[in-house]
Amino acid sequence: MFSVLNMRSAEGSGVFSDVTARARIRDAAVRRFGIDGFGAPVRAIAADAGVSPGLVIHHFGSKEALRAVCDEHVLRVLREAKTESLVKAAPADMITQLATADDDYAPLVGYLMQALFAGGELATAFLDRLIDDAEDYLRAAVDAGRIRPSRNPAARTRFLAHAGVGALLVHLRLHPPTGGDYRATLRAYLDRNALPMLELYTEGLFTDSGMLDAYLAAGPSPPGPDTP
Amino acid sequence: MFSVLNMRSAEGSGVFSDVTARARIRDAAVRRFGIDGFGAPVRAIAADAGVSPGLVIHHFGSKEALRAVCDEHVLRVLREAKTESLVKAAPADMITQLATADDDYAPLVGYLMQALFAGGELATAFLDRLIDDAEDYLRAAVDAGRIRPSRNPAARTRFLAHAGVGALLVHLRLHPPTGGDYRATLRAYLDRNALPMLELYTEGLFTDSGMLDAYLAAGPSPPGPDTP
DNA sequence: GTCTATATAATGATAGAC
DNA sequence: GTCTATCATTATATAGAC
Repeated sequence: MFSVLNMRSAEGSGVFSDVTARARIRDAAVRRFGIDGFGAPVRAIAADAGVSPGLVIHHFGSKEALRAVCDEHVLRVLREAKTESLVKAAPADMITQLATADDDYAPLVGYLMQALFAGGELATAFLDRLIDDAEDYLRAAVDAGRIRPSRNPAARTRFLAHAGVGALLVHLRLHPPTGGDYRATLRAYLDRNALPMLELYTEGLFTDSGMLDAYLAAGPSPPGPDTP
Repeated sequence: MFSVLNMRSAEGSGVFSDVTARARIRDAAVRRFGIDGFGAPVRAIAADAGVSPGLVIHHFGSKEALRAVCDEHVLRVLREAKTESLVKAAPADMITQLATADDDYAPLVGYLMQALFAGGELATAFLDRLIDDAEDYLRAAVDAGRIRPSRNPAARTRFLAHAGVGALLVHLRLHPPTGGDYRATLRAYLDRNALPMLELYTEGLFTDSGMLDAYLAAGPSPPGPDTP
């Protein structure tokens, strides 16, 4: 009876062709969570996947377990995805690459943004990975003389990543994408912020080093690792 | 029967001494929303205020209307609060001032953070106000020669505000305050980010202007107002 | 494996007594 | 103004038939 409905989720699968019901439910959950957030009811996910609500629980045990599977899946695909330059100007670059390069990745970007809004394991893991990669990139750029050295490279990398991701999150809250399509929103974000970002990274903000000197002279407690 | 319970919310009222039940419910809602987010049930707010769930609806009509009243109240108090320097190093400074200066403001900070996470009117209004104030501050600082001029001052102000607030939001997601006490969390945020922030603002990041020059030479579309 | 039907719990909101 | 009791809705999760 549902044979036709059962096939409709084959759309947009592309490289992720897994036609088992379990995989279809998981992909539907990633899409729905990415659009409506993690408050989305199981019923909506089941409807999107063309199955009954009961089957969702049958396969995953609970909604929370379903979310955990989605987290794991999105993180795995994100890790496999090749991104050319993580911190060319900001973390938004990586996310923009993912959202625009291939339509298959678009739902993942929505899911990632919701996870960053809501917190949880995926958000932490993604940021950790982003910062690790950025650390390597920045160290190499410093060695090559393209980027200035820092008195605390690890703290700088973390701050740049948090500020870059954070600015994007604020922009997304102010200009939410319609229907989960992040491409226009991400393009607007880059159009709007590329100039001030490049200005800040190239020229800084202050005309003199008074505030920095005063801070260094005061001998503040050195920033520790990520979990102080 | 509840006469004793009814008095317990008088704690921590300070300058906001309004002992009517309506005000007590509103203050309890601000606290509860600030700790648990806007998904907090009406029952929990009623319990905090020492009243019945029915009375909450009786006074405000609906949970949504209660939130609107809270938004309005928090925004009004925030506007009346005197903050010495909004963008000395970042918007976090203002929030830190509010959270540490007076315990009465602490619940408001929690509410503000939740609003920034969840979006809505208060988030927009707060950011608009923050950016307006920062615009004035930056213009004066540029005129005084303390801060470099920008090719697009409005876009720069907005980016700095979004990045500053955004970095704080990311930090809060990674290190959530326990029991709604933001003071330790905010202090940790400043301890950790003061140096990289000052370095970036003082020295920039790039050693040459190649990327900025290339961007300017390409003649990109000029950033428009806040709603493009 | 998959569905239908149902149990159970929580929530926002209402009605009427005091 | 305030409470108690209740309704209606919605949500997750279960039970058992096919």
